[in-house]
Amino acid sequence: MSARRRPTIKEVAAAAGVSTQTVSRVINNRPDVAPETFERIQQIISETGYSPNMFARGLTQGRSHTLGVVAYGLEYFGPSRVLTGIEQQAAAVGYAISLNLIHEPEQADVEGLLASLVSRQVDGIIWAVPDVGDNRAWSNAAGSDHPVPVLLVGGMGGQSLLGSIGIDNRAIGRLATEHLLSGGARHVGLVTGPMDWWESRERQLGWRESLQERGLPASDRQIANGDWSATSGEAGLYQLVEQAPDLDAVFASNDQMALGVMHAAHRLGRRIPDELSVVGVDNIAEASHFWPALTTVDQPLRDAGGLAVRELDGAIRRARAARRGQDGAPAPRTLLQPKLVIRESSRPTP
Amino acid sequence: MSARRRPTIKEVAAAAGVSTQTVSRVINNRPDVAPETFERIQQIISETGYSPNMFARGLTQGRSHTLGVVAYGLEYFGPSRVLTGIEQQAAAVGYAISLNLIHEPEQADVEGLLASLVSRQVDGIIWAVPDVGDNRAWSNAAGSDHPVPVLLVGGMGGQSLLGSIGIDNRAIGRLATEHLLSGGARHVGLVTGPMDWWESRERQLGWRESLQERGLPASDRQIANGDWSATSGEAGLYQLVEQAPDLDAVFASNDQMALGVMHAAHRLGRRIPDELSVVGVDNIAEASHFWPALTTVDQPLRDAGGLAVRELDGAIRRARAARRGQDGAPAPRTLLQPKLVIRESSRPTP
DNA sequence: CTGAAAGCGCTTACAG
DNA sequence: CTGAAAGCGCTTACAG
Repeated sequence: MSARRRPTIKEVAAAAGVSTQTVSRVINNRPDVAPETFERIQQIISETGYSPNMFARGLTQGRSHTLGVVAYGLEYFGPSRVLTGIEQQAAAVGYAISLNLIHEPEQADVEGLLASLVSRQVDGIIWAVPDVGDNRAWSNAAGSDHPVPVLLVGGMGGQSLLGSIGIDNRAIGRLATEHLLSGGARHVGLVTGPMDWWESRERQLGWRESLQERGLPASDRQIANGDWSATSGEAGLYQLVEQAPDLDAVFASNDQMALGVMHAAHRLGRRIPDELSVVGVDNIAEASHFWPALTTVDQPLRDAGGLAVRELDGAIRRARAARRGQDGAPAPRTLLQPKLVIRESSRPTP
Repeated sequence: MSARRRPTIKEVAAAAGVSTQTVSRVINNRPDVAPETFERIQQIISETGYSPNMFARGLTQGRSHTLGVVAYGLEYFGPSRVLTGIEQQAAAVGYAISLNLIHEPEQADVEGLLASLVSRQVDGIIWAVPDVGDNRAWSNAAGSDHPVPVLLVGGMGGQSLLGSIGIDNRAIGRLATEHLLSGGARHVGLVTGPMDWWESRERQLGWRESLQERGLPASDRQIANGDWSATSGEAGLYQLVEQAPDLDAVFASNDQMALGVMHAAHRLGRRIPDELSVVGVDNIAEASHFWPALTTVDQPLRDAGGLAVRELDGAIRRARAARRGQDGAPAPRTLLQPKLVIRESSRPTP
């Protein structure tokens, strides 16, 4: 583990007895090189282990083939899936990734982060930090004058001019709630995520809409606020059975909280799903092995990440085109649809 | 989301009526600038939103202040924790991260990956891909002549000359097994991870050593091979009760498989922990809410990631020093210690 | 305390 | 099909 000087294009050119220009043509796979020259240079390149210095290349070309990705909470299910999708698609399309993690979604130094990404010459930025509180206020101000294209992922609360990719979280709430109702439930409780999260509010809205459309109550007594953790889900059920004695079903805003709810139900001696149906969100790997196996709503998170890269790639190309006089298209806002996964924690539709 | 040309050092210099050299001094915080000149330039920098082009800077300085990180399986617990640790420490020490994910640990294009990282001028590389099969064969050959320092994380199977940071996986097996024995177990089964993983083999070794030291049997009948998934854990227990009727405890090589084991135990009507004690590995967030709450072994994964960055930073500094005639120290191999977390799935020590 | 010159390793027009 | 020249945006000695 030490350092050895790497060969430069000049040395390769000298060894081949050609100009650096010709070597440049070879490493960029340009057609206009004599086959034998090409061959000879290729030979020397692999002998010397030469690979072009991306700094020099980036300096002349004005681009890095790198995407800046700002994310939060890799240790959580959603963010890690989104990032996987981003990385995979980026590799496929030919971008490297510069990763920046945020540890407090509400108080990140957004300006500084974006500036450092820009100075690192990224071609575009994916902002995959949850929409919490007003941590996206900056994006409303950020307009089309930003030095590089920016795309938001997950959370569509703001009025930003930037493009965004998200998952229809209201549909998540509706899917879960309607499934519970179709299984015969009449008193559907809700354990929310933190209410400063866009996702939590949307899921709650979906829950409320579904109940109201059937003329069923959706009062605050049916709601317990959680924080995404299993512990908060457990506390949530204790609170709900106090507030709403008729409770016969619970929609937990993620699988961890659903696990906590089931844990509490066991302790309370309420049989699942006969006495209490439970639905979660995320479809984490363990969900099918919970006791009982958890009915949940699956989100296309990897797809969202992949789509983000494709959209951003498009925006980057458009921006480069616009520089030559053409105009960029308006920023797209895309909402992906979730999917219900029925298992044993909810009563089946009769 | 569009493109606007960014100001250069030249423009800032012109606006300030100084040479680019002086501006350079200011952005690098060098002391030898007249206070008023400094102030004036600073002023113009913030007005114009100037930030230095890292490509140009990297080209002259020969370093990028970026770490190349190669990882696998972000959607799994271990890798995501390690990466979090890496990112956090890197940010603290002042490195950016270039992330590359591998999707098949056994058949990655290692050469290509390392070359692309090197050509992107990373200052060092952290290889955080699990030690599976012979996917680290390259690292045995890789010597001190590598263009940049490389550090391996997690899995210490090879005889590599490269530095490495890992967790003592044999200790994990011993910790779990000895805890089960101290609770009165005499027939401790094992559900392994995939046997081509170094971690799996080491955990099995720890299990075997602990049993043998007490003169207890550790036969193949007590072993079921899993693949880290809860499903394989469930299948594992069914297999074990067939092969070893006296079974009174199971060490599952991760928490997901432990969950599967408990799931199967419920179906078989075996009470946990009275009739069957279960211990997992990882201490995932859900573990304390499994039914019953899971006893498990906690690994200092984030610490491993953070330590990796510090070690690599040291190696980078040493390499730069060596270039000026000094020598690099030998590559360190560090093993971090795991910790038992006792909950309700195992019988307590009397 | 400040600047003129050279150079980092490439690519981009422009010639031929 | 190939090369000489200029330049990308910085920093590094070297002067003064």
